[in-house]
Amino acid sequence: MSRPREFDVDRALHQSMEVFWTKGFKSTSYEDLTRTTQVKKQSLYCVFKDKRDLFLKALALYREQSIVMLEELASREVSPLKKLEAICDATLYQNEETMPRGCLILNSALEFGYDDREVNREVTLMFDQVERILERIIRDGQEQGLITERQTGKELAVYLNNVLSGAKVMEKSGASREQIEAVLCTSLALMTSENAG
Amino acid sequence: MSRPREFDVDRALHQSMEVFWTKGFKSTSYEDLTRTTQVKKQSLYCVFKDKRDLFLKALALYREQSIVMLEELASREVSPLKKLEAICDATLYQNEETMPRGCLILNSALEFGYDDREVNREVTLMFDQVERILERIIRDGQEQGLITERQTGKELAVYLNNVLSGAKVMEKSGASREQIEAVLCTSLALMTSENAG
DNA sequence: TGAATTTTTGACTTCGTGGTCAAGAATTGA
DNA sequence: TCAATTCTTGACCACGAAGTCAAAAATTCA
Repeated sequence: MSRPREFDVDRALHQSMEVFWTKGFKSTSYEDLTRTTQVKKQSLYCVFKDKRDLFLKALALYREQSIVMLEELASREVSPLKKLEAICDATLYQNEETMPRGCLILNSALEFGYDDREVNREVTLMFDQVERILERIIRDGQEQGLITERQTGKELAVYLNNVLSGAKVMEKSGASREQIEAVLCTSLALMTSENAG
Repeated sequence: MSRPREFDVDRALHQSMEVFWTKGFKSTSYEDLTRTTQVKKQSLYCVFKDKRDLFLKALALYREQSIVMLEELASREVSPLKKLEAICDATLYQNEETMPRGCLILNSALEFGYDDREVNREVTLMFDQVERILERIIRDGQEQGLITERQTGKELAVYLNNVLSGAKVMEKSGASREQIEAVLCTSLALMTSENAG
């Protein structure tokens, strides 16, 4: 009955996410978006209400994608400690070839501040979901006597989540892989039983 | 020989710093600056080359001010652990009345990314200076047997610095005082000898 | 084939912002 | 008092970006 859409919405969304991730919301212009997606402005407007709408969808996509990756990563290892190491490694290995751009969620948290409800909703969701994943692994570790029981699993999960946030900030501000690795290594070491009894 | 300047440059710089801290560089317009400093645009241009120049000076001021405050705070306490607690507290107590705005240096680090040389210079300076302060205190703590010696003083300083970064991000993204306090508390506890032996 | 419908395209509008200009005001020293 | 100098003020300019409009193109169904 009508002309079919020529471009792949998911693909365009994904590409837009990459742009926002690299440049941030305010610094991304429609020209940036049309250049990388190869989709003209008005066509994007047909699907997404405006720039902000597109951004919020990109943010949600990023979060979902990240959570899936973390789950996947953790499921590959058996030992709780290895799982945590794998998660820490994941924070690092994107740094390699491209310009460091940290984490889209954290970048956005800082760009928008806490008073933007919709952005903050995504930020909070991300924090909570990561925390839950960490807590489960840490509890396993505690049961196996690998991780200190002086703090609760939840406390350690919140702690580790915070450490990871710091690492992502370090990454974006240009710290070397080695520096970040050292911090994560120390942070993990401090919570193991060997260290903390 | 000439008309004297009517406004106080230091005062205007300080006020500008507050604005940049609250709104970020890009989101701060000259209108914001003239409104809060009560100094007209052209008068600011007489003293500062452009908006960026003003910003960089504000950034340096913030860093110097922060370092002085940390030194001051640490010097008030005797016990190394109390010193560290005081520093952690300082990260929190600004949150109280105004809208949370994190740390100007970290906010800028994320806003500009690592490829802006001048901004990055300030960021790096801040990190290094804070780290040095922390390391000195931690070493004292280790000598007094209060802090674990399984990690070097430098490692723990880098670690704690990273934890503080995370806390400032949490603050800006709207975490409650209690949440942040809990994280800092856990992070400190993990490095004490009582915990880590 | 042609009407209906939706996408595509590029030009246009509007607005905010950084930065500039030139005229006017104030102060000092002769 | 007057010249020289520098600050102050508000108008002005150029530019980029978000968002809109209307014409053209493409597809489906009758």
